[in-house]
Amino acid sequence: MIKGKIAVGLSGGVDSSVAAWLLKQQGHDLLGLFMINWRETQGTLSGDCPWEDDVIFARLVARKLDIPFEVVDLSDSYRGRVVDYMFEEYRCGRTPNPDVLCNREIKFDMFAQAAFERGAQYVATGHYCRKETIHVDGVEVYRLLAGVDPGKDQSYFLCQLSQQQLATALFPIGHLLKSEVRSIAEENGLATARRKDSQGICFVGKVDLPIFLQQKLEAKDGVIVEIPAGFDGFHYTIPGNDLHEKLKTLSTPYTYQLSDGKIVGKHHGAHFFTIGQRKGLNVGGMVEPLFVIGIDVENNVVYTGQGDQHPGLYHSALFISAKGIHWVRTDLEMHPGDERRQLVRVRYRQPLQEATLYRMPEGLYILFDLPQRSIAPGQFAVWYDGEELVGSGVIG
RNA sequence: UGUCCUGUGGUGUAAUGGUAGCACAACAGAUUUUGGUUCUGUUUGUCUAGGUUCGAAUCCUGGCGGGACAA
Repeated sequence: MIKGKIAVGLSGGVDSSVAAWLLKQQGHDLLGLFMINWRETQGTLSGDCPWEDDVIFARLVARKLDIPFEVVDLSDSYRGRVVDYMFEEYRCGRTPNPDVLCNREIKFDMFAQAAFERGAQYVATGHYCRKETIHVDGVEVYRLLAGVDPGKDQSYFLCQLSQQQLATALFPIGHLLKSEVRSIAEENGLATARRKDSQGICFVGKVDLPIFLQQKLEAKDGVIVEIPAGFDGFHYTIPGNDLHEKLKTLSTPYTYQLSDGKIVGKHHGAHFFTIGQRKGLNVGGMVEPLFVIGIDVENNVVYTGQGDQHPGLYHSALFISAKGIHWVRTDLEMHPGDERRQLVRVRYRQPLQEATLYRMPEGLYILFDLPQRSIAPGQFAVWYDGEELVGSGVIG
Protein backbone atom coordinates (compact mmCIF):
# COMPACT_ATOMS: atom_id res chain seq x y z
CA MET A 1 0.00 0.00 0.00
CA ILE A 2 1.33 3.38 -0.97
CA LYS A 3 1.34 5.81 1.92
CA GLY A 4 2.88 9.23 2.14
CA LYS A 5 4.28 11.74 -0.24
CA ILE A 6 5.55 10.73 -3.68
CA ALA A 7 8.31 12.60 -5.47
CA VAL A 8 7.91 12.43 -9.23
CA GLY A 9 10.94 12.91 -11.38
CA LEU A 10 9.68 15.29 -14.02
CA SER A 11 12.05 15.34 -16.97
CA GLY A 12 10.04 17.61 -19.20
CA GLY A 13 9.04 14.65 -21.37
CA VAL A 14 5.65 13.13 -21.94
CA ASP A 15 6.27 9.91 -20.01
CA SER A 16 7.07 11.45 -16.65
CA SER A 17 4.30 13.99 -17.16
CA VAL A 18 1.72 11.26 -17.56
CA ALA A 19 3.21 9.34 -14.65
CA ALA A 20 2.61 12.41 -12.49
CA TRP A 21 -0.85 12.92 -13.89
CA LEU A 22 -1.87 9.34 -13.10
CA LEU A 23 -0.62 9.61 -9.53
CA LYS A 24 -2.46 12.86 -9.15
CA GLN A 25 -5.66 11.21 -10.35
CA GLN A 26 -5.19 8.57 -7.71
CA GLY A 27 -5.15 11.31 -5.13
CA HIS A 28 -1.58 11.08 -3.95
CA ASP A 29 0.38 13.83 -2.29
CA LEU A 30 2.93 14.78 -4.93
CA LEU A 31 6.14 16.72 -5.26
CA GLY A 32 7.59 17.38 -8.70
CA LEU A 33 11.36 17.34 -8.96
CA PHE A 34 13.46 18.20 -11.95
CA MET A 35 17.09 17.20 -11.84
CA ILE A 36 20.01 18.77 -13.57
CA ASN A 37 22.65 16.19 -14.35
CA TRP A 38 24.82 17.99 -16.81
CA ARG A 39 25.54 21.66 -17.19
CA GLU A 40 28.10 21.68 -19.94
CA THR A 41 27.65 21.97 -23.63
CA GLN A 42 31.03 20.69 -24.73
CA GLY A 43 30.63 17.90 -27.23
CA THR A 44 26.87 18.04 -27.16
CA LEU A 45 25.00 18.47 -30.40
CA SER A 46 22.04 20.79 -30.71
CA GLY A 47 23.99 23.49 -28.94
CA ASP A 48 23.15 25.13 -25.68
CA CYS A 49 21.81 23.91 -22.34
CA PRO A 50 19.47 21.13 -23.40
CA TRP A 51 17.80 21.11 -19.99
CA GLU A 52 16.64 24.70 -20.17
CA ASP A 53 13.69 23.81 -22.38
CA ASP A 54 13.05 20.68 -20.38
CA VAL A 55 12.76 22.49 -17.08
CA ILE A 56 10.21 24.87 -18.58
CA PHE A 57 8.01 21.97 -19.67
CA ALA A 58 8.46 20.19 -16.36
CA ARG A 59 7.37 23.32 -14.54
CA LEU A 60 4.37 23.74 -16.83
CA VAL A 61 3.22 20.23 -16.06
CA ALA A 62 3.69 20.72 -12.32
CA ARG A 63 1.64 23.89 -12.48
CA LYS A 64 -1.06 22.16 -14.49
CA LEU A 65 -1.29 19.40 -11.90
CA ASP A 66 -1.05 21.96 -9.14
CA ILE A 67 1.83 20.27 -7.35
CA PRO A 68 4.93 21.81 -5.75
CA PHE A 69 7.93 21.89 -8.03
CA GLU A 70 11.62 22.10 -7.37
CA VAL A 71 14.86 21.81 -9.32
CA VAL A 72 17.68 19.78 -7.85
CA ASP A 73 21.21 20.03 -9.18
CA LEU A 74 22.96 16.66 -9.16
CA SER A 75 25.53 17.51 -11.78
CA ASP A 76 28.48 17.00 -9.43
CA SER A 77 27.34 13.51 -8.55
CA TYR A 78 26.56 12.74 -12.16
CA ARG A 79 30.02 13.77 -13.21
CA GLY A 80 31.68 11.77 -10.49
CA ARG A 81 29.59 8.63 -10.69
CA VAL A 82 28.56 8.42 -14.31
CA VAL A 83 30.70 10.53 -16.59
CA ASP A 84 34.01 9.64 -14.98
CA TYR A 85 33.09 5.97 -15.22
CA MET A 86 32.29 6.49 -18.87
CA PHE A 87 35.68 7.99 -19.62
CA GLU A 88 37.44 5.29 -17.66
CA GLU A 89 35.70 2.47 -19.46
CA TYR A 90 36.38 3.91 -22.87
CA ARG A 91 39.99 4.46 -21.87
CA CYS A 92 40.25 0.72 -21.24
CA GLY A 93 38.73 -0.12 -24.60
CA ARG A 94 35.42 -1.13 -23.09
CA THR A 95 31.91 0.14 -23.83
CA PRO A 96 30.12 1.62 -20.81
CA ASN A 97 26.40 2.04 -20.37
CA PRO A 98 26.00 5.43 -18.67
CA ASP A 99 22.22 5.23 -18.47
CA VAL A 100 22.23 2.03 -16.44
CA LEU A 101 24.65 3.73 -14.04
CA CYS A 102 22.58 6.89 -14.05
CA ASN A 103 19.59 4.95 -12.76
CA ARG A 104 21.56 3.06 -10.13
CA GLU A 105 23.71 5.94 -8.93
CA ILE A 106 21.66 9.03 -9.57
CA LYS A 107 17.93 8.64 -10.09
CA PHE A 108 17.41 5.89 -7.54
CA ASP A 109 20.19 7.01 -5.21
CA MET A 110 21.16 10.68 -5.07
CA PHE A 111 17.88 11.85 -6.51
CA ALA A 112 15.90 9.56 -4.24
CA GLN A 113 17.82 10.90 -1.25
CA ALA A 114 16.96 14.42 -2.29
CA ALA A 115 13.34 13.33 -2.49
CA PHE A 116 13.43 11.73 0.95
CA GLU A 117 15.00 14.85 2.42
CA ARG A 118 11.95 16.70 1.14
CA GLY A 119 9.60 14.39 2.94
CA ALA A 120 8.84 11.89 0.17
CA GLN A 121 8.32 8.21 0.88
CA TYR A 122 8.46 7.14 -2.76
CA VAL A 123 10.13 8.07 -6.00
CA ALA A 124 8.13 7.77 -9.21
CA THR A 125 9.57 7.90 -12.72
CA GLY A 126 8.29 7.64 -16.26
CA HIS A 127 10.00 4.34 -17.04
CA TYR A 128 8.20 1.71 -19.07
CA CYS A 129 8.45 -1.11 -16.56
CA ARG A 130 6.40 -2.48 -13.68
CA LYS A 131 6.99 -3.32 -10.06
CA GLU A 132 5.19 -6.08 -8.25
CA THR A 133 5.37 -7.02 -4.60
CA ILE A 134 5.25 -10.64 -3.48
CA HIS A 135 6.03 -12.43 -0.26
CA VAL A 136 8.76 -15.03 -0.01
CA ASP A 137 9.07 -16.77 3.33
CA GLY A 138 7.13 -13.93 4.88
CA VAL A 139 9.45 -11.28 3.51
CA GLU A 140 8.38 -8.67 0.99
CA VAL A 141 10.15 -9.14 -2.32
CA TYR A 142 9.91 -6.73 -5.22
CA ARG A 143 9.74 -7.96 -8.78
CA LEU A 144 10.87 -5.79 -11.66
CA LEU A 145 8.74 -6.59 -14.70
CA ALA A 146 9.02 -5.53 -18.30
CA GLY A 147 6.84 -2.69 -19.50
CA VAL A 148 3.67 -3.84 -21.23
CA ASP A 149 4.51 -2.00 -24.44
CA PRO A 150 6.85 -4.47 -26.13
CA GLY A 151 8.48 -1.75 -28.17
CA LYS A 152 9.21 0.48 -25.19
CA ASP A 153 10.14 -1.84 -22.35
CA GLN A 154 12.86 -0.02 -20.39
CA SER A 155 13.47 -2.55 -17.66
CA TYR A 156 16.91 -3.10 -19.18
CA PHE A 157 18.05 0.30 -17.94
CA LEU A 158 16.98 -0.56 -14.40
CA CYS A 159 18.83 -3.85 -14.33
CA GLN A 160 21.22 -2.70 -11.60
CA LEU A 161 18.61 -1.65 -9.07
CA SER A 162 18.56 -3.33 -5.66
CA GLN A 163 15.63 -4.53 -3.60
CA GLN A 164 16.12 -1.48 -1.37
CA GLN A 165 15.91 0.84 -4.33
CA LEU A 166 12.87 -0.94 -5.72
CA ALA A 167 11.14 -0.74 -2.37
CA THR A 168 10.57 2.99 -2.75
CA ALA A 169 10.27 3.10 -6.55
CA LEU A 170 7.03 3.57 -8.48
CA PHE A 171 6.50 3.16 -12.21
CA PRO A 172 3.04 4.53 -12.95
CA ILE A 173 3.08 4.09 -16.73
CA GLY A 174 4.52 0.58 -17.00
CA HIS A 175 1.15 -0.95 -17.81
CA LEU A 176 0.50 1.48 -20.68
CA LEU A 177 1.44 1.59 -24.31
CA LYS A 178 3.36 4.60 -25.58
CA SER A 179 0.38 5.52 -27.72
CA GLU A 180 -1.86 5.45 -24.65
CA VAL A 181 0.56 7.68 -22.76
CA ARG A 182 0.51 10.15 -25.62
CA SER A 183 -3.24 10.27 -25.75
CA ILE A 184 -3.61 10.66 -22.00
CA ALA A 185 -1.28 13.65 -22.24
CA GLU A 186 -3.18 14.97 -25.21
CA GLU A 187 -6.62 14.53 -23.66
CA ASN A 188 -5.58 16.23 -20.46
CA GLY A 189 -3.83 19.13 -22.03
CA LEU A 190 -0.35 18.38 -20.79
CA ALA A 191 2.15 20.64 -22.52
CA THR A 192 4.49 17.76 -23.17
CA ALA A 193 1.95 15.70 -25.14
CA ARG A 194 3.68 16.13 -28.46
CA ARG A 195 7.25 16.61 -27.36
CA LYS A 196 9.74 14.41 -29.10
CA ASP A 197 11.12 11.55 -27.03
CA SER A 198 14.52 12.18 -25.56
CA GLN A 199 17.46 10.34 -27.02
CA GLY A 200 21.09 9.93 -26.29
CA ILE A 201 22.73 9.75 -22.91
CA CYS A 202 20.08 10.66 -20.41
CA PHE A 203 20.21 14.25 -19.26
CA VAL A 204 23.32 14.98 -21.24
CA GLY A 205 21.49 14.81 -24.52
CA LYS A 206 22.60 13.79 -27.91
CA VAL A 207 26.36 13.98 -28.10
CA ASP A 208 28.97 13.48 -30.74
CA LEU A 209 30.70 10.78 -28.77
CA PRO A 210 34.23 11.02 -30.17
CA ILE A 211 34.22 14.76 -29.56
CA PHE A 212 32.71 14.32 -26.10
CA LEU A 213 35.32 11.73 -25.21
CA GLN A 214 38.16 13.86 -26.46
CA GLN A 215 37.62 16.14 -23.48
CA LYS A 216 39.43 13.52 -21.46
CA LEU A 217 40.85 10.96 -23.87
CA GLU A 218 43.53 12.06 -26.22
CA ALA A 219 43.60 11.24 -29.90
CA LYS A 220 46.33 8.84 -30.95
CA ASP A 221 46.88 7.74 -34.52
CA GLY A 222 46.82 4.01 -35.08
CA VAL A 223 46.03 1.43 -37.72
CA ILE A 224 42.90 -0.45 -38.72
CA VAL A 225 43.50 -4.11 -39.51
CA GLU A 226 41.17 -6.42 -41.42
CA ILE A 227 41.02 -9.98 -40.14
CA PRO A 228 39.99 -12.51 -42.78
CA ALA A 229 36.91 -14.65 -42.10
CA GLY A 230 39.16 -17.68 -42.28
CA PHE A 231 41.21 -16.69 -39.21
CA ASP A 232 41.45 -19.83 -37.11
CA GLY A 233 40.78 -18.34 -33.68
CA PHE A 234 36.99 -18.25 -34.00
CA HIS A 235 34.74 -20.73 -32.22
CA TYR A 236 31.05 -21.04 -31.38
CA THR A 237 31.05 -24.64 -30.33
CA ILE A 238 33.91 -26.82 -29.32
CA PRO A 239 34.15 -30.52 -28.73
CA GLY A 240 35.01 -32.05 -25.39
CA ASN A 241 33.34 -32.94 -22.13
CA ASP A 242 34.91 -30.40 -19.82
CA LEU A 243 32.06 -27.91 -19.58
CA HIS A 244 34.02 -25.43 -17.50
CA GLU A 245 36.88 -25.27 -19.96
CA LYS A 246 34.46 -25.02 -22.81
CA LEU A 247 32.65 -22.08 -21.25
CA LYS A 248 35.92 -20.32 -20.56
CA THR A 249 36.98 -20.65 -24.18
CA LEU A 250 33.66 -19.70 -25.73
CA SER A 251 33.23 -16.63 -23.56
CA THR A 252 36.72 -15.23 -24.08
CA PRO A 253 36.77 -12.31 -26.50
CA TYR A 254 38.84 -13.09 -29.57
CA THR A 255 42.27 -11.52 -29.59
CA TYR A 256 44.33 -10.70 -32.62
CA GLN A 257 47.78 -9.65 -33.64
CA LEU A 258 48.88 -7.37 -36.44
CA SER A 259 50.16 -10.37 -38.37
CA ASP A 260 46.71 -11.99 -38.38
CA GLY A 261 45.41 -9.56 -40.96
CA LYS A 262 46.33 -6.67 -43.17
CA ILE A 263 46.35 -2.95 -42.56
CA VAL A 264 43.44 -1.31 -44.36
CA GLY A 265 43.30 2.13 -42.78
CA LYS A 266 44.08 4.52 -39.96
CA HIS A 267 42.17 5.80 -36.95
CA HIS A 268 42.64 8.43 -34.24
CA GLY A 269 42.40 6.29 -31.13
CA ALA A 270 41.27 2.71 -30.62
CA HIS A 271 39.42 3.71 -27.44
CA PHE A 272 36.91 5.70 -29.49
CA PHE A 273 35.53 2.52 -31.05
CA THR A 274 33.24 -0.21 -29.86
CA ILE A 275 32.71 -3.84 -30.84
CA GLY A 276 30.25 -4.20 -33.69
CA GLN A 277 30.67 -0.63 -34.88
CA ARG A 278 30.39 -0.04 -38.60
CA LYS A 279 30.30 3.71 -39.11
CA GLY A 280 33.29 5.96 -38.65
CA LEU A 281 36.02 3.61 -39.77
CA ASN A 282 36.50 5.59 -42.93
CA VAL A 283 37.68 2.59 -44.91
CA GLY A 284 36.05 2.21 -48.29
CA GLY A 285 36.50 0.04 -51.32
CA MET A 286 35.36 -3.14 -49.60
CA VAL A 287 32.83 -5.51 -51.11
CA GLU A 288 30.96 -5.60 -47.82
CA PRO A 289 31.02 -3.14 -44.92
CA LEU A 290 33.68 -3.43 -42.26
CA PHE A 291 32.70 -4.00 -38.62
CA VAL A 292 34.88 -3.62 -35.55
CA ILE A 293 35.60 -7.07 -34.09
CA GLY A 294 38.41 -6.23 -31.71
CA ILE A 295 39.98 -3.29 -29.90
CA ASP A 296 43.55 -3.32 -28.62
CA VAL A 297 44.12 -0.13 -26.64
CA GLU A 298 47.60 -1.24 -25.53
CA ASN A 299 48.88 -1.19 -29.08
CA ASN A 300 46.20 1.19 -30.33
CA VAL A 301 44.92 -1.16 -33.03
CA VAL A 302 41.35 -1.55 -34.27
CA TYR A 303 40.59 -4.98 -35.71
CA THR A 304 37.79 -5.35 -38.23
CA GLY A 305 36.03 -8.01 -40.24
CA GLN A 306 34.18 -7.71 -43.51
CA GLY A 307 30.43 -8.29 -43.68
CA ASP A 308 27.77 -8.80 -41.01
CA GLN A 309 28.32 -12.55 -41.14
CA HIS A 310 32.00 -12.32 -40.24
CA PRO A 311 32.68 -14.97 -37.57
CA GLY A 312 34.62 -12.49 -35.45
CA LEU A 313 31.38 -10.63 -34.83
CA TYR A 314 29.74 -13.53 -33.02
CA HIS A 315 30.18 -15.23 -29.67
CA SER A 316 28.06 -18.01 -28.24
CA ALA A 317 28.93 -17.23 -24.63
CA LEU A 318 29.92 -14.42 -22.30
CA PHE A 319 31.40 -14.17 -18.84
CA ILE A 320 30.55 -12.02 -15.82
CA SER A 321 32.99 -11.97 -12.93
CA ALA A 322 31.66 -12.94 -9.50
CA LYS A 323 31.78 -9.39 -8.23
CA GLY A 324 30.07 -8.10 -11.35
CA ILE A 325 26.97 -10.21 -10.82
CA HIS A 326 23.90 -8.38 -9.59
CA TRP A 327 20.66 -9.99 -8.47
CA VAL A 328 17.54 -7.90 -8.50
CA ARG A 329 15.86 -10.95 -7.07
CA THR A 330 18.38 -11.64 -4.32
CA ASP A 331 16.29 -14.62 -3.24
CA LEU A 332 16.92 -16.23 -6.61
CA GLU A 333 20.69 -15.89 -6.50
CA MET A 334 22.65 -18.74 -8.08
CA HIS A 335 25.53 -20.39 -6.26
CA PRO A 336 28.66 -22.05 -7.65
CA GLY A 337 27.62 -25.19 -9.46
CA ASP A 338 24.10 -23.95 -10.22
CA GLU A 339 22.75 -23.95 -13.73
CA ARG A 340 19.58 -22.29 -15.02
CA ARG A 341 17.69 -21.61 -18.22
CA GLN A 342 16.89 -17.90 -18.70
CA LEU A 343 16.07 -15.33 -21.35
CA VAL A 344 18.90 -12.89 -21.90
CA ARG A 345 19.57 -9.64 -23.68
CA VAL A 346 22.87 -7.82 -24.04
CA ARG A 347 21.52 -4.46 -25.16
CA TYR A 348 18.43 -2.31 -24.87
CA ARG A 349 15.54 -3.43 -27.08
CA GLN A 350 17.24 -6.63 -28.17
CA PRO A 351 14.70 -9.49 -28.41
CA LEU A 352 15.23 -11.87 -25.49
CA GLN A 353 17.52 -14.77 -26.30
CA GLU A 354 17.36 -18.33 -25.03
CA ALA A 355 20.37 -19.16 -22.91
CA THR A 356 21.73 -21.26 -20.09
CA LEU A 357 23.42 -19.65 -17.09
CA TYR A 358 26.24 -21.51 -15.36
CA ARG A 359 27.42 -20.22 -12.01
CA MET A 360 31.06 -21.16 -11.44
CA PRO A 361 33.33 -20.16 -8.55
CA GLU A 362 34.91 -17.32 -10.52
CA GLY A 363 31.70 -15.95 -11.96
CA LEU A 364 28.73 -16.49 -14.22
CA TYR A 365 28.86 -17.90 -17.73
CA ILE A 366 25.97 -17.33 -20.12
CA LEU A 367 25.81 -19.80 -22.98
CA PHE A 368 23.40 -18.78 -25.73
CA ASP A 369 21.47 -21.26 -27.82
CA LEU A 370 22.44 -19.17 -30.84
CA PRO A 371 25.64 -17.15 -31.29
CA GLN A 372 25.12 -13.48 -30.54
CA ARG A 373 26.28 -10.54 -32.60
CA SER A 374 28.75 -8.00 -31.24
CA ILE A 375 28.75 -8.61 -27.51
CA ALA A 376 30.66 -5.65 -26.11
CA PRO A 377 32.65 -5.86 -22.85
CA GLY A 378 31.45 -3.14 -20.48
CA GLN A 379 27.83 -3.47 -21.50
CA PHE A 380 25.27 -5.21 -19.30
CA ALA A 381 23.91 -8.68 -19.87
CA VAL A 382 20.46 -8.94 -18.30
CA TRP A 383 18.56 -12.14 -17.62
CA TYR A 384 14.82 -12.59 -17.36
CA ASP A 385 12.43 -15.26 -16.28
CA GLY A 386 9.60 -14.56 -18.66
CA GLU A 387 8.75 -10.91 -18.17
CA GLU A 388 10.60 -10.58 -14.89
CA LEU A 389 14.08 -9.11 -14.76
CA VAL A 390 15.99 -11.38 -12.40
CA GLY A 391 19.56 -10.15 -12.55
CA SER A 392 22.31 -8.54 -14.55
CA GLY A 393 26.04 -8.16 -14.82
CA VAL A 394 28.82 -6.34 -16.56
CA ILE A 395 30.14 -8.29 -19.51
CA GLY A 396 33.78 -9.09 -18.82
C1' U B 1 67.71 4.48 -70.07
C1' G B 2 64.73 0.82 -73.49
C1' U B 3 60.22 -2.22 -74.20
C1' C B 4 55.41 -3.53 -72.58
C1' C B 5 51.03 -2.69 -69.53
C1' U B 6 47.96 0.83 -67.16
C1' G B 7 45.30 5.61 -65.51
C1' U B 8 36.86 5.96 -64.24
C1' G B 9 33.76 9.80 -57.90
C1' G B 10 37.37 9.37 -51.22
C1' U B 11 38.33 3.75 -52.14
C1' G B 12 37.46 -0.89 -55.14
C1' U B 13 35.26 -1.73 -59.63
C1' A B 14 31.36 -1.86 -64.31
C1' A B 15 30.32 0.17 -68.92
C1' U B 16 35.36 -1.28 -75.49
C1' G B 17 31.89 4.29 -79.87
C1' G B 18 25.75 6.11 -78.29
C1' U B 19 22.60 9.41 -71.87
C1' A B 20 29.00 6.83 -66.81
C1' G B 21 26.36 2.02 -63.13
C1' C B 22 27.39 -0.81 -58.56
C1' A B 23 29.66 -1.64 -53.76
C1' C B 24 32.20 0.42 -49.74
C1' A B 25 33.13 5.16 -47.49
C1' A B 26 31.27 10.10 -46.32
C1' C B 27 27.07 13.22 -45.27
C1' A B 28 21.82 13.89 -43.95
C1' G B 29 17.18 12.12 -42.10
C1' A B 30 14.32 8.14 -39.54
C1' U B 31 14.53 4.57 -35.49
C1' U B 32 16.69 4.44 -30.34
C1' U B 33 16.62 7.35 -22.84
C1' U B 34 23.98 3.81 -23.51
C1' G B 35 27.59 2.62 -27.18
C1' G B 36 26.36 0.28 -31.40
C1' U B 37 23.07 -1.82 -34.94
C1' U B 38 19.21 -1.08 -38.71
C1' C B 39 16.29 1.72 -42.49
C1' U B 40 15.82 5.79 -46.09
C1' G B 41 17.95 9.58 -48.92
C1' U B 42 22.01 12.75 -50.88
C1' U B 43 26.78 14.39 -52.62
C1' U B 44 31.13 13.46 -55.42
C1' G B 45 34.20 10.68 -61.15
C1' U B 46 36.18 9.24 -66.93
C1' C B 47 44.70 12.14 -65.51
C1' U B 48 45.90 16.05 -69.27
C1' A B 49 46.38 18.39 -74.35
C1' G B 50 45.12 17.60 -79.17
C1' G B 51 42.95 14.46 -83.15
C1' U B 52 39.32 10.84 -85.74
C1' U B 53 33.80 10.61 -85.48
C1' C B 54 27.08 12.82 -86.02
C1' G B 55 28.75 11.01 -81.24
C1' A B 56 34.79 9.11 -77.30
C1' A B 57 35.72 6.48 -70.63
C1' U B 58 36.12 3.46 -74.99
C1' C B 59 39.93 4.61 -81.27
C1' C B 60 44.82 7.61 -82.59
C1' U B 61 49.12 11.00 -81.00
C1' G B 62 51.89 13.79 -77.29
C1' G B 63 52.47 14.92 -72.12
C1' C B 64 52.00 13.64 -66.97
C1' G B 65 51.26 9.66 -63.19
C1' G B 66 51.47 4.37 -61.69
C1' G B 67 53.14 -0.79 -62.53
C1' A B 68 56.01 -4.83 -64.89
C1' C B 69 59.97 -6.58 -67.61
C1' A B 70 64.86 -5.29 -69.63
C1' A B 71 70.11 -3.41 -68.36
